[in-house]
Amino acid sequence: MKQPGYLDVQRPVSPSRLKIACSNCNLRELCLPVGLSEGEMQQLDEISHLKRGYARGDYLYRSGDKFQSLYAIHSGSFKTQVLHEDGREQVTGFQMVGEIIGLDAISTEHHTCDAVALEDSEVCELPFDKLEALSREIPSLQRHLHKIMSREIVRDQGIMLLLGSMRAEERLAAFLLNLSQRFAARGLSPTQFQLRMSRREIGSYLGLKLETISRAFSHFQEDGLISVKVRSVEILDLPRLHSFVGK
Amino acid sequence: MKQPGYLDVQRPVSPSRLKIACSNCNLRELCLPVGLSEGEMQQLDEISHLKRGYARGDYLYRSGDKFQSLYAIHSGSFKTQVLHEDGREQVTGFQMVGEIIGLDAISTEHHTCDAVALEDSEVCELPFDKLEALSREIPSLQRHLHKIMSREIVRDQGIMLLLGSMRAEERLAAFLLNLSQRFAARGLSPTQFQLRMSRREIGSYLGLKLETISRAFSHFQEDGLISVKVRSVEILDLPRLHSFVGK
DNA sequence: CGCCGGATTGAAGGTACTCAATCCGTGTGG
DNA sequence: CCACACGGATTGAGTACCTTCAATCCGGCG
Repeated sequence: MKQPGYLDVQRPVSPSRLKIACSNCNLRELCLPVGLSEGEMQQLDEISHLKRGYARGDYLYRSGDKFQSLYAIHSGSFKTQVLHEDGREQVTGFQMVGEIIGLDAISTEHHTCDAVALEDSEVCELPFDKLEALSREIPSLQRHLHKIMSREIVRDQGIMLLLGSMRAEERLAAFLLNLSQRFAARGLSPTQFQLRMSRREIGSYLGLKLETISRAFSHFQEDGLISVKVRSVEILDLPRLHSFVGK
Repeated sequence: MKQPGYLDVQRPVSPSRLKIACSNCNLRELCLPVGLSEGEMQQLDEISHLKRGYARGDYLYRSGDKFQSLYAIHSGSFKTQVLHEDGREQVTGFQMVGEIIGLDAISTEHHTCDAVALEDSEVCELPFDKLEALSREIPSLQRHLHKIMSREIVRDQGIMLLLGSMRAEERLAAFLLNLSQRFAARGLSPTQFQLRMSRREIGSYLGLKLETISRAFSHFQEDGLISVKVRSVEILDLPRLHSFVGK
């Protein structure tokens, strides 16, 4: 049952991005790795399949689940979080359309974090053993997979830098700029967007409390850097927001 | 799934897993991936070679360098760090014998961090294109390589949890326990060891200032948890140190 | 309408930082 | 051989930033 607004919206996206192809997910442009032939795309499509119907709060997988597949986000968005036995939780990332999640589970063959939908979402499941087999046959796919994993490592390093050496408002500015870039890469506005996550979730991701996030938003607004009303954000002064990070 | 040690920054290295073989580096036992035949080991050895003579402070690679190879540490130890334009630096990891560094560079084909020797060290260079070619032929090597990359992602998630939600002394306790496990995995004492890094480097890694590290060491010593004299550490009460993390 | 969760704002408090003095071990030069 | 300098480490005092606790606001929904 095709819902309006999902599959028919083709979003122009920079073609060089590192995403696994998934044409039955209608994400060919987003996901197309450089240099894959039609036939090879076909093979990739054959091993993957779409899973629909995730609603806000639904788990795509949980920490401890047996690892079977990677997932390419086809629509919507997710957060990943690790839980500590004492109840503390740390959001480790927010993933949006075209991004791959589940890479953490390869090492132990069990997932090490939870993946939770932030809104109505669909994913494209990529069984990992089939993906490995295919990447042995297609070197460009192999390299592509390695790049995706490496890119995740680089991303994590960036978050470590943020958590380890930035003050609260710098962290939030860096976060907003990161969202801005990722929206822009999907052909959406880099300056006007809806946050899909709560203040608490942003705080967890940035190593801060929700009140601190709220205050920082208010302060940015007073300074004329952004306009924010609950979850809708407009960046008014992108250059100044940039210069604010690492000031 | 979640045993004590679950949230440690780096997981213990069980000797039979997750290391690329490197017999000309004398690391066969540590590095041997499960299920590689003698002949396959031979092939791996043929593509790799030893590089000697790194002294404390020497760079194995720098941020921006063209990516050619991964490196398995054969002797000694390294730190990896990312630098921010304003001069801030963040240590992203300390690597010891048998661990693989350079994975960050695959995504952009340029290194995104510096790798600096902490003491006299030797590495085994693994040209990445040859490693990829070999892993297409040897599925168990392919899986092994994927696990190494995934493990790095999991490690980074652990550091994010640490940086995002632990207080200073918890961070240091987690750090010491992590070192302890990794020394134990190498047949060294889990309770008595020499730190190879300065207070400042530990602080950078843990998102704290060097004075805070020093105070936390002193406090642990007053509490009878450890005995510390500059860089030589003895853990006196491992269980209590464990329970201290996530208290 | 009233409830609920999320968000905002205020005030007080605590943790880690900053600045600074001192100590200590190592290496160097008189 | 000792004096001295140097960098790393330790310790103290005052401060800044973020957290904690609390009250209030706001929008959605039964």
